[in-house]
Amino acid sequence: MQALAPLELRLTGNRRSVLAVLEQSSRPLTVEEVVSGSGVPTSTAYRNLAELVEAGVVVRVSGVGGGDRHELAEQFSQHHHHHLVCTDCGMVTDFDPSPQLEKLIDREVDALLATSGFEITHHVFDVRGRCRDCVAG
Amino acid sequence: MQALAPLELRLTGNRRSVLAVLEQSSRPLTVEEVVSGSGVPTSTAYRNLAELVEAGVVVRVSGVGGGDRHELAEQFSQHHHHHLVCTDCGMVTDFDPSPQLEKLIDREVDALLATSGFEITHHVFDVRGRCRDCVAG
DNA sequence: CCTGAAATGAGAAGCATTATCACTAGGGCG
DNA sequence: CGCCCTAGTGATAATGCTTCTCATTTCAGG
Repeated sequence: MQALAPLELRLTGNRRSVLAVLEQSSRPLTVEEVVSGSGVPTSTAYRNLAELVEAGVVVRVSGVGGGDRHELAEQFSQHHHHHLVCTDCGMVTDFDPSPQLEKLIDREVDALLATSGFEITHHVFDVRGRCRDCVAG
Repeated sequence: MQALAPLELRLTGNRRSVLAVLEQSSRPLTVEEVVSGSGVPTSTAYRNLAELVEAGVVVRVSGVGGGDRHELAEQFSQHHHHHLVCTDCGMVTDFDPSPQLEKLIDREVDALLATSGFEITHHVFDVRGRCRDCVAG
C-alpha cells in the first residue's frame, strides 16, 4: 500500500494498520475483524474505513448479516475476483472468475449502459450457499 | 400468490397485503416501502417478511444503505432477473440477463460446487452505478 | 360456541454504525 | 524554535434499523 497521497488523506499510523490488515487478508473483513486485527479503536476504524471507501481505496461488501465487510479495491489489490457468501454464518470467500465469463459480463454491462440510463461503475457476482463448516455443523 | 399452504404459515390479511405489495412491484422494496404500501404495522411487517424469507417465499436483497430490500422469490415471481443498484440513492431496479450469460454463469457455478465445498443455492449478479436521477443531480 | 395455537401490534430492547467534541499530532511559517 | 492551523483521534452519546416482549386478538377445528 503506497499511494493515498494523491488523495487528501494522510497516511497515519492508524490508517496504515487498517490497510495492512486488509492487505494481508484473502477475504473481506468485518469492522470487528479489522479492529481486532489492527488494534485501532472502533470509532477510528469506522471513520477510517468510511474515508477509505469514499476515497475509493476500499470497497464495502454487503454480506448476509452481522455487518458489512471490507476489502481493498481491486486496483490496489491483486486481481479481479468475486465472492462466495455463506448464507448461514455470513463468511465471505474470494474466488477467481473464468475469463470467458468476465468477457460475457462485460458485454452485458455494455448493453445495460446503453439502455438503462445508469452510469455503471462495476459489477458484483456473488455465489451464495452454505460453507463447508455450516454444512458439516 | 397462491401457495403458502404447504408451509406452516397462515395466509392472513397482513401477509396477503405484504405479498400483494411485493407482487405488484417491479423492484425490491425496503421495509418502509412495504409498510407504507400495505398499511401493515412496522413490527408486523418486519416479522412477516422474516417469516416469508425463512419460508423461501421472499428474498432479501442487500443494497447500499438504508436497509435491506425485499422481493418475491423467483419461483413465485415471473422470471429470473438481476439488479441494477444505484450506489448513490440505493434504488434497485430489476433487469433480465441474456440467456447466454446465464448459461455461462451456470457452468461457473457448477465448477465452484465441485471445488469450494459450498452447498450452492443461488447466485447474485448486481450491476452498480449511479441511476439516471442521481446522474442528473 | 369452546379452545389452543398462531398472529398481532405497540412499545421496549439490542446492536451496528455515525456523530460529537475536546484533545493531540504534525507540517509549515514567521 | 515555537506558534498555528488543520487533520486526526477516541471515548462517548446519539441515531436508526431490526428484533424482542407480551398482553390481546384471530382463527381453524372439534
